[in-house]
Amino acid sequence: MANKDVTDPARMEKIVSLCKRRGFIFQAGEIYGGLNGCWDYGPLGAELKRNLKDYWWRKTVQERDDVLGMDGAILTMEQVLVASGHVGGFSDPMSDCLLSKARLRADQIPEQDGTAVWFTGAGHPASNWSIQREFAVLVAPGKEIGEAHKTARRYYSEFLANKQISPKEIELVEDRREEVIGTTRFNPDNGSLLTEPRQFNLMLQTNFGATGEQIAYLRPETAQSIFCQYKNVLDSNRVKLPFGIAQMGKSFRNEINPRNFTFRSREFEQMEIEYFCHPDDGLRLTDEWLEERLKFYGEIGIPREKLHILDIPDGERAFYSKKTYDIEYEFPFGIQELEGVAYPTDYDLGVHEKGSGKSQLYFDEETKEKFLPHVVEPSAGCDRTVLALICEAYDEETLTDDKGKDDVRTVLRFVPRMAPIKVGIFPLLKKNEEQVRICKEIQKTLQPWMNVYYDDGGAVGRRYRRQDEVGTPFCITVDFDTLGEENPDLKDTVTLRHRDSMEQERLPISGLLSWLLERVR
RNA sequence: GCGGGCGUAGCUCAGUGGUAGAGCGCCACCUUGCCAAGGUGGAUGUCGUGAGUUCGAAUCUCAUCGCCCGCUCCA
Repeated sequence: MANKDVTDPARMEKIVSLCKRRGFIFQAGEIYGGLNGCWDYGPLGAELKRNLKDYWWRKTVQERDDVLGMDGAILTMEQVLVASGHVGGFSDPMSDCLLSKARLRADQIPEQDGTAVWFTGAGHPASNWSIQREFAVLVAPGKEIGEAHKTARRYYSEFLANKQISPKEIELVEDRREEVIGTTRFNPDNGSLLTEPRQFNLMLQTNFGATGEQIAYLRPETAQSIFCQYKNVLDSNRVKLPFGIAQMGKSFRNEINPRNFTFRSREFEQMEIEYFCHPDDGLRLTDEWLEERLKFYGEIGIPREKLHILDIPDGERAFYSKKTYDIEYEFPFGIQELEGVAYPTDYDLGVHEKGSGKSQLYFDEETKEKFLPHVVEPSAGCDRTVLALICEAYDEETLTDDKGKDDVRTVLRFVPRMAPIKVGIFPLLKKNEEQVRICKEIQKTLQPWMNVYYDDGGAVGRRYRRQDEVGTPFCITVDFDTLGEENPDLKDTVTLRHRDSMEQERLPISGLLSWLLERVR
């Protein structure tokens, strides 16, 4: 997949700024310096995210007969995650080579014998620069000790690289020799000392019980509670295969390296479906779900041509998955995954059947067949999709006024159904009591149906631009015509201004609600 | 986790050892008959945090936290 990854860091910076300035997304714990990999949604961000989640739930659960919702616990039993393979699945001890920075599996390093030569530091003979860090090199039996000095010079020279000193000029302060047998603390490739092994476990753990002796994990994905409750859902809801269980909610991963704004966070929200089916239908349904999901992205304003579908080839998929599509979006920081549509067959039900000792078989009344259902898993990242919505919506437009002066208009072009605020309501003149009164009336009428925003600050043009910047698709202005001052025919009509075209039209107040509802749902 | 860059007002940034600033934004009032007009007044910072050096630190040193870029990782 030749990723013609085009990145635009300047654009991304502007988006991050706008998110903070207008209250979409803040860094968690910012006043204390910030918590790495965690983000808070401000008022507008919360509305946007809610719109996305509500639409996903509506389309996935409420408007389908074959998908049911659930909402599982975040705290997860250890046994569940042992069975699923998450415990132990990624907790390998890793060591880094101090010289080459290579990362090695500590438990796969072959045993070595030889002489370990320890150095306590290095300096430059003609200056007072010195480095006190400890370093060591393993010299195999029968080899020259001088090799160790060469390697150590290379190691210390890196610290002095910015001082323009060549490795030869470095004087090792002190060395100490130690005979070792069966050590695994050195890189077999170059003899360099390795860092102490560190566990890399991607799950967050917590303790509870009176003395905190009991272990639980914050779930690393929402899927496991669906698998564990699949039988209960089946037994309590009179459903037949194929059917799905959908869940939205928080998941947690101890990401080594959170990056790219909210894209890779330690705490994030998922929107997952497990679609249970007969083994014969799995591959076909995987393709059908892919299409279904692509349609969804179109409906929330992410155009098909900005999405890339990766058909993950054999050997690169998780071992239990028979088919995996990644749906990727062109973020300003590169083409990155929004959603995976996978076909993990009966892997999860199988491991939980084994782990719990409880049968997970399905009995088909019609065919009299008993089998372990397969599952198709469309798993979307909610926060990633919110970020994609913002990135996709962000636009800067150069306008030229009557005097020929250029002006940049910043607009978030959300599709109306995703927009945090659906309509702004302004009196043309805030000192006109009648206009203000009518505005408040309109606000009251619309508020039970959608998020509206009343504004009377500054000139009306400024209010339009303020709403452009947060993506409000429509603005209503109550003016002198509304009062019927010039032309009685225009009494009780308002100006409706469109965000994208900046065009205006006149609508009767009585028709506003239905006109808007048609466009914002 | 490694390497590099950066952290000063809500935002963008200037300020390199001697009284913390600008533009934009924000708030109030005036003005304003439809696209960031104008006027007047105003608020906002332990200069990311903590130590150290110094008579004196936004500025120098160290540590730490966070952000960005490149690696690495992403079961």
